[in-house]
Amino acid sequence: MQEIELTHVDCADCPIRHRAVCARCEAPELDQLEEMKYYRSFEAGQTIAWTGDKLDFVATMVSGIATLSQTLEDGRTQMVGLLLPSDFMGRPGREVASYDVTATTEVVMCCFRRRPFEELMRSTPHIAQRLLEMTLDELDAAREWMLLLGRKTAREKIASLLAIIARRDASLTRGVPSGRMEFDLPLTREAMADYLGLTLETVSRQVSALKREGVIQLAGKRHVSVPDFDRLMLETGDDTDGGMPV
Amino acid sequence: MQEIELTHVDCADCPIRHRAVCARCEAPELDQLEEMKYYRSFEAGQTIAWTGDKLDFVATMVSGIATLSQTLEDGRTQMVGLLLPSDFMGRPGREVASYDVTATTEVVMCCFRRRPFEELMRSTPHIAQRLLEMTLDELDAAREWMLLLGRKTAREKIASLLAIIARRDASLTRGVPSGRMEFDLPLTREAMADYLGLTLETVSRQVSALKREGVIQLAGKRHVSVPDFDRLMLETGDDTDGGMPV
DNA sequence: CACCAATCTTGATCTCAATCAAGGTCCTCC
DNA sequence: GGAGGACCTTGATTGAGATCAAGATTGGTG
Repeated sequence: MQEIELTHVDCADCPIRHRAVCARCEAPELDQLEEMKYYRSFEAGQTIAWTGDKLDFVATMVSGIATLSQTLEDGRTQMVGLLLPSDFMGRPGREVASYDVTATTEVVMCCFRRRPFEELMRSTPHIAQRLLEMTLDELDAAREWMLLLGRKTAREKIASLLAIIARRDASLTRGVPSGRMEFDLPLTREAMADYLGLTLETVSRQVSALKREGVIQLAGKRHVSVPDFDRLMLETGDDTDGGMPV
Repeated sequence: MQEIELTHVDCADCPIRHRAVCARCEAPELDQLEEMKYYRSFEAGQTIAWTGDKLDFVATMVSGIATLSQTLEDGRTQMVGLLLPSDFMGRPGREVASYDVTATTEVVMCCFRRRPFEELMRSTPHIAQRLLEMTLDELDAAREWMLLLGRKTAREKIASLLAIIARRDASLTRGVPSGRMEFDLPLTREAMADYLGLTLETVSRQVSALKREGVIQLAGKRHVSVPDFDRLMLETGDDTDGGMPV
């Protein structure tokens, strides 16, 4: 876990901080955030924190993918969070990691030391408000995920995961997801299984089935293309009309 | 959904507002909250809001139990939240309910109209901070629940639910859970099934099994007594040492 | 290029919980 | 007290996904 040199980037160069922490880019406390931040990178497979580790920083994801997971006594593990670029990591007011945090690809994070960040939060209300909004969004995502874990079939779970990744991927670049979409799966079959509460064999079988039936196409093991996003959505079991809450 | 007359109660009489909204009881904005609040009651089985309904208030639970749940197209439903006394309901900044909210017992809520509450939140930072804390706690609970849904066996799910209710029940009255505990199950077998991602038959069978083996005793269908809380915890599959995050 | 390890696929079998079905208990209301 | 309905239990059977077990594909390395 090496630290990267402290760099100053202005707002245009730092969409992360803008999206994740600073709801109003022109706010004066930005300068303080700017001075406080530093970068860290982690390599693929590296553990960023174990449950119970002391964490002296909070951070936003700049690039790469990390996962939060929990484990039972006997080793069964369940992923409980997926950190993609612009997501926030760490809990103000808690010194200790509640989950295992693992980089699944190379990861760069924009970090803020916990103490000064918390003080800043106390003195500048809209940072707390922004964090509240983000936390509420995470809670919504967690609840959607609970519906998936509790009530969806293996096939629906796979389709849902593909749709989530495709949608998230598209939202960072293009607009509304529809028609043909392509993306790289950022997760191994095993990580997908941990996400979905399945075994890796079942994941493999269901992915093969969706491929066989033409719902998706595969180039290599990881590059997915979806000829028709709506067709994929049909497989998720979700309400067709509703879509994401705003 | 009838409104109850607007009552003034002082801080000692209103543990809910104190616990849920006002982290520091002596804060001056309390008076504003006090003036703004009103009570509503719902009868057992009544739907408080359907997904998509406009909700013009936020509220804290005073008494009773309510559930948040989500449903797939074909009717499969999963509970995604359980509201017990002192819990907060409603999302500042969102007009529309994201989940079906149902009273499972008679429920009394202490409500605040959304607009004035949001304005108060904007002007008094520590309300936002308190809400952030509560939301982060909910997120932790949701993630624990995800581990349960994704990776626990039916038996472990039942034991976990009983432990959660017992613990929560105890925390409002006595201190640390241990030894003999007694409580009433506030949920039907069907609601338990929706909580745990099981069918009601499986819930019934597993409850019977735990009873047969002496892990719990039943008086009627709903009154549970746990002769030894640690014995019950053994059945949950959780780490024995860790316990709840602080 | 050949080797090795990691990752993924596929097949055979088993198991836990779902499903289908029948009764039982308790409570309320006439 | 008896009828009706909500809620719960238990049994028999089925089925989706787990488990066990080979192999196949991929990519990196000497």
